[in-house]
Amino acid sequence: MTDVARVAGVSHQTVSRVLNGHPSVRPATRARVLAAIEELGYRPNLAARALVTGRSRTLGLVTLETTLFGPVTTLYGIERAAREAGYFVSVVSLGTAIDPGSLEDALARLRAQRVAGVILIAPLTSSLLALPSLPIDLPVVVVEGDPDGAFATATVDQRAGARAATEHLIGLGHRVIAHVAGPPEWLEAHQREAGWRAGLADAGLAGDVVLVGDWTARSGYQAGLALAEMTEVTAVFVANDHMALGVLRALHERGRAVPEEISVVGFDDIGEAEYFTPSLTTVHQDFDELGRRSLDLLLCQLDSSNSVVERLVIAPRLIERRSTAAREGP
Amino acid sequence: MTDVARVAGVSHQTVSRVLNGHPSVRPATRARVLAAIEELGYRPNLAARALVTGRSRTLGLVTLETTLFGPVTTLYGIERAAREAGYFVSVVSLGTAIDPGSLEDALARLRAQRVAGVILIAPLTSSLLALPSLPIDLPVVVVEGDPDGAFATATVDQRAGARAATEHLIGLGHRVIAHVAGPPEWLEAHQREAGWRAGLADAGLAGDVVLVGDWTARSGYQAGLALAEMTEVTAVFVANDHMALGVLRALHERGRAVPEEISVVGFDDIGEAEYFTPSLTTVHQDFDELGRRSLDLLLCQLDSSNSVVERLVIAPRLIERRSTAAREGP
DNA sequence: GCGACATCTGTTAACGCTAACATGCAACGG
DNA sequence: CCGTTGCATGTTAGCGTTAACAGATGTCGC
Repeated sequence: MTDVARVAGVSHQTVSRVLNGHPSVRPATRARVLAAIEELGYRPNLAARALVTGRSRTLGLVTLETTLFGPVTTLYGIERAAREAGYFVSVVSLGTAIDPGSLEDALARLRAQRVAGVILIAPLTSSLLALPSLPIDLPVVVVEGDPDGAFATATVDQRAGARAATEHLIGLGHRVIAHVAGPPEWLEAHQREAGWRAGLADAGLAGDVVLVGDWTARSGYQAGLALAEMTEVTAVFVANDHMALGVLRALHERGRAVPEEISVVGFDDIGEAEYFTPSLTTVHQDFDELGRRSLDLLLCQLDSSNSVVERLVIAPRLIERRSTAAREGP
Repeated sequence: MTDVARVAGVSHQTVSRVLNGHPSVRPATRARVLAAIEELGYRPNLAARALVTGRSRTLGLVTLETTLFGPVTTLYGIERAAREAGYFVSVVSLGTAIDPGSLEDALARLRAQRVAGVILIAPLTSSLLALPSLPIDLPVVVVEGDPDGAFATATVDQRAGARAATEHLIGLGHRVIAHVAGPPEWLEAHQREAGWRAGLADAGLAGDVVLVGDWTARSGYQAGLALAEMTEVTAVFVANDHMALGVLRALHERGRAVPEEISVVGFDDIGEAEYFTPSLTTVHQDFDELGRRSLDLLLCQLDSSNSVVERLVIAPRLIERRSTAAREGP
């Protein structure tokens, strides 16, 4: 920086002013400084800047170590938005579960880095236990978690999506609609089941048949084998597309035609859903927008330093494909 | 730090020595300092440390913005290994392509952060154009790219995997083995095709039938429709599992039985592969190990500051399932 | 018992940047 | 024509840490 100042014939402070877009620099001076920066290939030292300002323009992103469609897509959405806003993203992945200890470790790491704020992708019920240990002195946005907590949140309205799926099936004349739920440690699993129940309750139908999976196709397959035996069931709402794939496979193996005998609806709209056999009716979530909006929430907290807890909800939408049809028979 | 020093009744430099494990600190003094640190909840300021040492204990991770199985799994593997080694990971995602401009931007960002080194997940042929613009003053490890370049690399042996898949089909008696390739902009697509060709050439067979997809199930479906018409083809090696799913769907629709009429092999061993209809024979890659090993390579460069370009290759392995069978008929 | 040496601890000066204040100079009004 | 104002720029200090050197204390040999 001193070198740049010397080349431009100004003081280092003027260079700093140019770098930070300070208004009171004469255009001619600014141009000379910029030329010197260019000539010397100067890049400001962010560590020094962070030291003196106390801000790092880095934000922490804590996520589960999962390749599941949702969290990964959200991660990229956040990274892109952060980059466009001039922030760096420091990622810390937790293991396969969120416990207070590992979450605290992750936050300690990020706090040591003096991150401006933290975005937490916390889709597990265990996050409800872990969240109280979150520091209140650091701006935090929780994505896909914390339904009642004290933090700003951004979520997709899982309940509404599940309800839409269920109502779609009811509209097709189905009366016995089973559910293949996600693992109970995932909040989304609960919310989707709740949406399914709400949809059924509105139509005066019973929510008796619930099978529990673990998001994998394998578990869906096992649920599908059980469903194939339940002749009264004419429709299934499956809590994610991967499990729906397993359900389709099992029903196919057992000679139960989809959608003629049983309708199947998934959740997520992964890229492959359109190419399942048959192509899958499912609920689409815009994870990319979720990422962008949750960054906005964090930046809003940083800018205004207001402590208003904002809750941002994004609406999912039903995608109708070939795995659902009107109920046949009486 | 000054506060800690005061509480412990020592100078701030002694605190620094305790923090950095300097040997010449009396155990009693060390204990007092540690107690003071604990009491005050002191956390060292990494920005200040980075400023004075010139090292940030952060490493940059540049990756494509993709939810594809491989890159994401590699990312987590690297993050976990970095965390265990006491490093932070700053992620920069490129768009959907690697061009010299965006790569240079990403590196400029990371260099501004004074990262210790960069790991680049660069599985595109365009990375061959972009890589020469990489800085040589920064330790770099390239994952899944740069077959002939000047950088340390960690890769899965795609050719060997493809060859194993092809030889498996040849061993089952197949003589006309088609290939559904990945998009030409991906290095892995070329390597897998090369492995297929090499396997065929060794057996004196022709590699005539190549269809090109884009990794998606949709493109696999279209390739599958074309394959269904080619009655001479009795086996297909598909360059990834998602496309293989599309192929299976198309063959099923057109009434071509798998594996009775046509055998299908995929690549990647995604979690769902076992639950395709029929379950998919495929080539398993250990992306997690890939991540760990590539971090090791980077740390090795940092420690020894040797400029020996290491190339680390991980062997994939064939997983036999139900989508392949011995050729029927004459 | 006194200098030489090892061991532990303290002092000072950076690292590169920004904030706060100080200065110089032009424009302006009375 | 001079004090006041406002703009552009320079000067100084300090962010929290480590490196380099300086000092204090104890230990040992002769």
